[in-house]
Amino acid sequence: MDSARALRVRHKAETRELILAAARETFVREGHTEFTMRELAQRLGCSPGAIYLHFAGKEELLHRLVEESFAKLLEVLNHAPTGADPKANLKAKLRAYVEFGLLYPRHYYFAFLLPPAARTNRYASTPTPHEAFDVLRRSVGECRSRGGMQAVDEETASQALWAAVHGLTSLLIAKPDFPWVEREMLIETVIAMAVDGLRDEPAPGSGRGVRHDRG
Amino acid sequence: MDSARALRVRHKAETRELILAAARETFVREGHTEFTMRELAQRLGCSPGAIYLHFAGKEELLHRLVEESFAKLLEVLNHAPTGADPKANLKAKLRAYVEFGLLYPRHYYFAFLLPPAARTNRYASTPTPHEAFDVLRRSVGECRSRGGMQAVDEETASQALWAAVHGLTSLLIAKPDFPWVEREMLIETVIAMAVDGLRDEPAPGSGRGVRHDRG
Amino acid sequence: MDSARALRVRHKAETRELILAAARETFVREGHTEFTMRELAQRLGCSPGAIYLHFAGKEELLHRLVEESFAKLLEVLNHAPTGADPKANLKAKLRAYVEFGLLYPRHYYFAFLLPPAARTNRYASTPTPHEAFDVLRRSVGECRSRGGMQAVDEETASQALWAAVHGLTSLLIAKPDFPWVEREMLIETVIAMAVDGLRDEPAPGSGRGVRHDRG
Amino acid sequence: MDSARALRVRHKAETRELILAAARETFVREGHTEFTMRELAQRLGCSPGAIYLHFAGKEELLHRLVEESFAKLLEVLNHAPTGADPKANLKAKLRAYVEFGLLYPRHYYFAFLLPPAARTNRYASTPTPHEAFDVLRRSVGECRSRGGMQAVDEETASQALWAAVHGLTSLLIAKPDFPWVEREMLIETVIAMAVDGLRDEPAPGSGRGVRHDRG
DNA sequence: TATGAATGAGTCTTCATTCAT
DNA sequence: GATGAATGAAGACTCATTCAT
Repeated sequence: MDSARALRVRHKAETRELILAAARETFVREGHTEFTMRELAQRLGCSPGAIYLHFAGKEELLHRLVEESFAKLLEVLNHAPTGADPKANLKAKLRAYVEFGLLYPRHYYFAFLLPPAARTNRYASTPTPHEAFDVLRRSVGECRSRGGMQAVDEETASQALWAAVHGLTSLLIAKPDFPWVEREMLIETVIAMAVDGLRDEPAPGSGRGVRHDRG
Repeated sequence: MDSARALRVRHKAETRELILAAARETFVREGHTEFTMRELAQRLGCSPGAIYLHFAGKEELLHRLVEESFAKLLEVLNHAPTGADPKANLKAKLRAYVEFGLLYPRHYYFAFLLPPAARTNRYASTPTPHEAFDVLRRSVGECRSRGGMQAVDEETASQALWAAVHGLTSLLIAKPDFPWVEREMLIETVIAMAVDGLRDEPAPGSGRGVRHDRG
Repeated sequence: MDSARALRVRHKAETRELILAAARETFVREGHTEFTMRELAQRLGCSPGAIYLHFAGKEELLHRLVEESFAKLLEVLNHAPTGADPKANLKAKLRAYVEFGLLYPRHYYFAFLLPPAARTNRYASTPTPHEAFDVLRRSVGECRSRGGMQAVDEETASQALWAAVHGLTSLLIAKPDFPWVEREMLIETVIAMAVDGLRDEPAPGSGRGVRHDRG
Repeated sequence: MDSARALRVRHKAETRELILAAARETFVREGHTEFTMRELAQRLGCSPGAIYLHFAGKEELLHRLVEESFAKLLEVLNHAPTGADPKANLKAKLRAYVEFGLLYPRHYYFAFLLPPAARTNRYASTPTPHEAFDVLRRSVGECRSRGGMQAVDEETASQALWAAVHGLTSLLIAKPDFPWVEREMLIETVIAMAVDGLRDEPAPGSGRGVRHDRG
């Protein structure tokens, strides 16, 4: 009885995974607007109703998908190559971030570009990018404690860096037709720009903190 | 007759503006999946058919929204304060860019966050950010010719700067609940980071252009 | 005052004619399903509402159109070439009937192919093909009184002839893609068949009136 | 399992038939302009969406209706009583044709009165009356080879006969209120007229093939 | 007499979801 | 657990008609 139940449970979990995998595929292929339960069922070779035995509805399904996206981003950031140089490590993480977005543009879109209201909020543990951001901040922290980059406080620096890589990633996703320069070079430039721009010595006459007079 | 007609024309133009404003609001609040003509009509207090007297359909409506956004951004960039120092001018433009996004988040959303598929492509003159970007590039060009910043070519530098300010703007819009540091400081930091990060002398040991080894 | 009123009336009548002409054109081009008041107004270069000053609505407009069709058919039948030979006269009328249908297929369709319920019946003097049929019957009457063709009574013969020409006309209209034989010859054959088939002497062994046994 | 599935299949087929029957009724009663899926659903006592479980859309529904009509006509023609006399056989087929139309006016309407534009053309195997016509032509062929009726070639004669019976059938259907003579006699007369009108010897002075002079 | 903006009811169709089997 | 027919509400859009001007 106990083992039977365990089996069931395992079976159920596997089915969930199967559905999620198909959903991810459909979602990534069709985008969030075109994602329909019917089509998902068809791809799975089951009836529409069957999905409801495993997920409360479309909303939960999508929620899990976003959750997964964040988890994957976190994983990618954590597995970025690490060495002795904290600045190099930070750059590796920033690059991993961009590459994640380019590899999974739909997930990225759903996670970072959708306005808050458009996403579901019926599910308690709304996934957030906090954990991924924390990885970034820790990396910034190491740079500051061991490698300069002390001109700006850790939190501000981290948010600025996030802005830079997010901007690059989202523009490349949202404006695929823009005449971008060679992609690798652009990524490299943005990351270098961001990290170097935060180093200790301000550029001569950079006027950091001195705001231009505006009307 | 002439004045009556002018009135009519004005009236019609005003109605168009009214509809566009409501559409922008509805759209940004609900996201483009949920944006419906019915709801828009309800918000406007008119019948669904009435909208079709002013716009060919949902598609044109959305198209005009994007168009307007780009036009407004261009205007804002062109009116950023200008002085003798090219670098200060560039920073002023970057700041104007961010402030535009924060002041008109709905316009900004339309212009830069909408995935390409969601925007129409039946309308000949698809609006693009090219003109706005050109303003930025010209400003970068002046910095390069008169004020250093020659390490990176003009086009690449401009795109990198765009990425930085866009990232900041879009994150502030899309993630209003994130615990951001003080907004003014963050903006200042990102702009300084971006412009300083592109100055001529690389940071000592910055390894610019040397890619970290990745698996 | 009197002349002014006459002018008005004349003006009004002319406008009616203008509208009817445009309606006929639109109707014939687009067919009854696609005929819209908006399009008609556009073709007339006036507002939709203007039409309602002259006709009660779409229904009346269409009604007048059908009326006109019947009138035209009647006219065509009455103007068919007439000579001394009553049988030749009859044939000329039958031919005129077919040619009318082929020249104005949409009118013919509306008049003879639409199921009764689909046509309006809100207008008292619903137009009918009676008058046109009467012309046919009179021609048959002359054949009978002066030229044989007495085997079948006048009414029955007339209805049978009508069936023949209507069948030909409507098939040519409704099945334009059918591999018809040369049109002129077919028309000639059908008319000859019909008129000859009604002459006095039955074909040898034709068994007229002897019904084949059916289950 | 097998039987259950067979039942299901049968159930589904039955539902399709139910829908088709209601559709035919609605369509013929309302005319194809007014035929709406909503009304059909209401008549069936189901939701509009339910119809789409059985038919791809309005277009397919209409297509199947026409298809059915042709199939039924073909069946009726093939089952007309056959004897030794080819002319009698031909007449039996002509009579079967008319009777089919009168028995199933809705089917007939679909098959022969619908203008081509109203019928779909998205469905590959557009149904045609060719097969039914072939049955007629074969019967004519037998008359010619074995029983006179050689004055007109087979194809032309067949088309002329078709015109006669179609004209009769469609008039009786489309103009039920016309003061027709006794129906049986009319049918008999038309068929006799048609077949006799095609016999070998032209009526004296019939002038077959000599066209009346027209302006 | 004419306009043209607006309406309201209607069109086909799709979809997430339910429920008897 | 799973099916698949069915629902009900909603989607974009159209059109005859009206009415203030």
